[in-house]
Amino acid sequence: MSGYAPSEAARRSGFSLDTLRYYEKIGLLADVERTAGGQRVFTDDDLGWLVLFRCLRDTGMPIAQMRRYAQLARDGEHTADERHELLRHHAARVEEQMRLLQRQYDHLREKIRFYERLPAAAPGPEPGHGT
Amino acid sequence: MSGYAPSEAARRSGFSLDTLRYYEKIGLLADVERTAGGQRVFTDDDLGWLVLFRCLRDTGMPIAQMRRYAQLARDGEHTADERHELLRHHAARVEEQMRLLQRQYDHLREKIRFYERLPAAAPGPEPGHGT
DNA sequence: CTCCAACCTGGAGCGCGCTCCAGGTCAAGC
DNA sequence: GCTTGACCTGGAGCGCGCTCCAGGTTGGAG
Repeated sequence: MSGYAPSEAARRSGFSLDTLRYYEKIGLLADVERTAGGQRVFTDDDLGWLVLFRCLRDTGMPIAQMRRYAQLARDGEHTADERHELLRHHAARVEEQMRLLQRQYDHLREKIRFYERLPAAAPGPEPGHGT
Repeated sequence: MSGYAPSEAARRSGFSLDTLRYYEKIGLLADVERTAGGQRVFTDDDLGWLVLFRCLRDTGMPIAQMRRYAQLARDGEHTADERHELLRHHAARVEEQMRLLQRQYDHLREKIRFYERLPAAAPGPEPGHGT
């Protein structure tokens, strides 16, 4: 139930081996266990962190901020409020990001509709068309 | 109704002066008009292109692809199908992007809810919690 | 005519987030 | 015991998309 080789951790998390090492090097993942010979052994807890990192990364959080979050968590329970705030703050930015993406997607679809109505008449050179 | 100084074009498009020059240099914006003395004069058409570039950029299209699109448009009407295809293809990627963003946003909200239910009991060190 | 802010060019530099490399070590299977 | 593939380290390099800089020119206001 616990103790994954690097390649297995990479497979499960979707991060590359290099990225896992990189995340440890910069202090996102701290104190990854090692075998007597020095090879990494990832725990379920590490995997849990990686899932979180993927979530934060995919929603555009900069690494510096993930680092801060991870550090706070390591500092103990008394940082829970600050972590909570950090995530709420991030969520707000993600919402804004989603709105922008939706808006620009709508523009894009409009542009595409232009091409779909195109066969009828001769078009101008480009843009315009109200976009 | 037409003929904007660089600073005005920057203001209207939301791109920096440096970015406008950069976009011209790499061939996104081609043949921007100049005054006798060599200073740029942006037309409404240029502005239209900039709006499109912003849309594509904000939805994550790499510059190389925008360049390709712009080049096709310059090549004439017979490239309309290819441009159409390029945009449709991009739109599909944007849809995927939106789905992923939504999914990760949901994870994030779940994590936040964890902090909101927290005051009740003692939490573990971190992750886990089903995330 | 003078001034000065806005503009020009070519090219170097940057911040991010990895990714790759060389040269060596570890450990499971035969 | 030997082989071989997965792993280790420190550090250099990269791809993207700008951003900044030095040193010079332009052009509208006063």
